[in-house]
Amino acid sequence: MKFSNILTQWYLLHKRDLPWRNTTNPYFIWLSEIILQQTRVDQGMAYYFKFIETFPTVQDLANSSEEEVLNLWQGLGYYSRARNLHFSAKYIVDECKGEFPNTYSEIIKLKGVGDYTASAIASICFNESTAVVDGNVYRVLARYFAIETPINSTKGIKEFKLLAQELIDSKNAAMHNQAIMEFGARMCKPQNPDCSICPLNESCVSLQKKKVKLLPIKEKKIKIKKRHLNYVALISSDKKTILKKRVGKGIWQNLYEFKLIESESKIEKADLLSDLFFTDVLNGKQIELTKFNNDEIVHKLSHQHLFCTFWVVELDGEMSNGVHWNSIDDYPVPILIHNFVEELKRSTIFSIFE
DNA sequence: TACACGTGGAT
DNA sequence: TATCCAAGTGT
Repeated sequence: MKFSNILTQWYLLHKRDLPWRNTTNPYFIWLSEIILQQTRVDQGMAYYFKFIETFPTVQDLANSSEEEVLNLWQGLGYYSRARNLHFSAKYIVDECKGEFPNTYSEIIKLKGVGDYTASAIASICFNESTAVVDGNVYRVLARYFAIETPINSTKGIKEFKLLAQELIDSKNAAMHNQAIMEFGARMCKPQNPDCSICPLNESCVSLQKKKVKLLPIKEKKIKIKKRHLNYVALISSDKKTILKKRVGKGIWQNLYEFKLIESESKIEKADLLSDLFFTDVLNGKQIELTKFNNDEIVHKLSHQHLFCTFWVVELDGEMSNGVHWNSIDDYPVPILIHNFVEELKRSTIFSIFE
């Protein structure tokens, strides 16, 4: 039997019943694909339900604000996905008369949609014969054909896309694409795949060569930068604080946070007090400065390890402007900030304001 | 083109 | 202060 037939037959028997598999509405498929980029099904599922409930149509999404979209996205990471999602929703409404583009070449024009996502939407919704190549597909093909070209090299990207396109069942593109991905996720999984029950085990080249464990090959690994962040959170007597929006490049773009002072290494109270912030912003006012966590909180991002200390400043007076501590939920914040807010609200520091 | 971009789970 | 990875994309 052909490669594609074996996969689709396996798929029909073993596929998970996932919510986005019961629709071909391109708006829903698009949402699910963006959410699932570099994200596990278990983690993305709740967000998918939130989004289709809050924004049932692309018009609803387009009519919302970026801040509202980021707020709903909070905790899922890679926030440019949310910004691009909102941008593209407006594009579809404004430039495409609200009609979702229905070919690969039109779909890939959407911000946040690359080769994989355009192929997925075009095939799943419109049965266009464009092969998806995601992490699962790289793994399945690299192992089955024992291909040692690094999957993240320019050569590898071209080679695997070409191979995937040759293998696709053009009359059955939607099912073929979903089958090979599901097969990679469940059968030909990264760690400890059970090749003894694999329907492709008689023809799998890397299994014959005992190289399953070595494939796929990925070129070099990234280096992790270390940073030390000191967040200074105010509490006024009327239980308000100040949030600042992160602008410019870098992590957490357009999300909110407290006053941030970055240092080369871990610093103590005296170092922090001597910082410009206190002469500049607080203008010599008497303040109480409390270190909230004694050990640095290690927050790990894909390219950085953040060593974080939170400081609390209890202000004597009230604050005319500022955000009430119970309204911080209205602002999109990094999960690091969210966790701190939740902990502080449960702490004794906070309770004296009640 | 190499690198930046989050978070959480598995090992 | 491990290490990898998970339905990738933008610059």
